[in-house]
Amino acid sequence: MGHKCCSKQKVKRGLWSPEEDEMLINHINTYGHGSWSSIPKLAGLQRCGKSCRLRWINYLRPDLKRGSFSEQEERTIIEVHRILGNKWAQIAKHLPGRTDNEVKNFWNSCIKKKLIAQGLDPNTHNLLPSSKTNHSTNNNNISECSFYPTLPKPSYFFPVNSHVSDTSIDILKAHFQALSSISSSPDTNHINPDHSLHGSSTLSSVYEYRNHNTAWTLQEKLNSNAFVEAMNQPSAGASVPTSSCHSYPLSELEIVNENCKWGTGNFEPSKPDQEMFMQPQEEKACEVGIEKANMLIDEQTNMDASFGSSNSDFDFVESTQLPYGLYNYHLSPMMDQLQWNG
DNA sequence: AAGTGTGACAACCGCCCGTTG
DNA sequence: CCAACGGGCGGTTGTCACACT
Repeated sequence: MGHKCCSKQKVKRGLWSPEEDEMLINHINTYGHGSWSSIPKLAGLQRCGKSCRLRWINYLRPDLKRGSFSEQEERTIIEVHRILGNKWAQIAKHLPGRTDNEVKNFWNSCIKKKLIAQGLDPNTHNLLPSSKTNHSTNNNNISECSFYPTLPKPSYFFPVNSHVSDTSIDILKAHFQALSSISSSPDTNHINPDHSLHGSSTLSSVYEYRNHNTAWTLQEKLNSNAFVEAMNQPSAGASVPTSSCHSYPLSELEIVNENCKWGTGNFEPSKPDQEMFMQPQEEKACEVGIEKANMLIDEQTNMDASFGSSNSDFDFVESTQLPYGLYNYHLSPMMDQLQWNG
């Protein structure tokens, strides 16, 4: 289709001069941008409206954060990209003051190379074939990875609080049991309302960190006194820098089976892991879950949960969970409620 | 000092989608 | 219902500064 404004002969292209910037800023500060297509004429610029919009959004907007990306921002980008892919605009929403263009450029010029250097496919975040070979013979390869400090074994979101009370452990136990019962019945209609975690605000501070560094199963943790001890250690989880904590709010229940993700890639967990984490019916359920999740994403997209202005990052939260396949069976009721209560 | 390579960033292009008449 | 339009987005290209030979 194209744009009329862009096909006009008289529009100037290339870098913007300070004078042009000033004219655009003055106009927008005075009148707002209104219709972008009318901006060039009103502001006296020989540019197409699209160019004006881009210049404003990517460079002139007053709320832009300039300068290099922080480590925190870098981690956020990687984490969100792993979930959303090249959805730069969506990723940028998690980085106040950053534009999609900025994030995209940073990814292409920096992060991409880092991931490749670490043997990870920047598109899938899976191990590259060559690295996978190495991985099978030397697990330490991945442990040294700064972005993915541990092997991508199945892991769950679990607390990283420096002190985890027995109560928290009990809550974890209770919810894990609830999830176990739910997962054994891949039919959302069978979910016991008591297990839907609706009122479990207590958990909001508990399930707030995803620790790649400790790839235990929650079951293992709950069955292990060592877990309790470890979590009570001030250094628990500290091998992952605190800066890697999510800055975005995560849902109360972020128990995620990464097998669903890694199962679709090249990585193959060890046999015991497969048995432990992914029973055949669960694997099937996971696949179906992803399928349904995609439908939910479409529905959610239409709902527009005022993403940008809200602290409740449901869009992202759901996206975080969906690819892993558990959302549909385990989280849907809760997320529905959160969505409407939020 | 000149030529070349590289990285970072700005800007453009083309497509998609929602809105409007 | 449909075409035109405008805005948004992701991919790509262009430009510039700097390092290296």
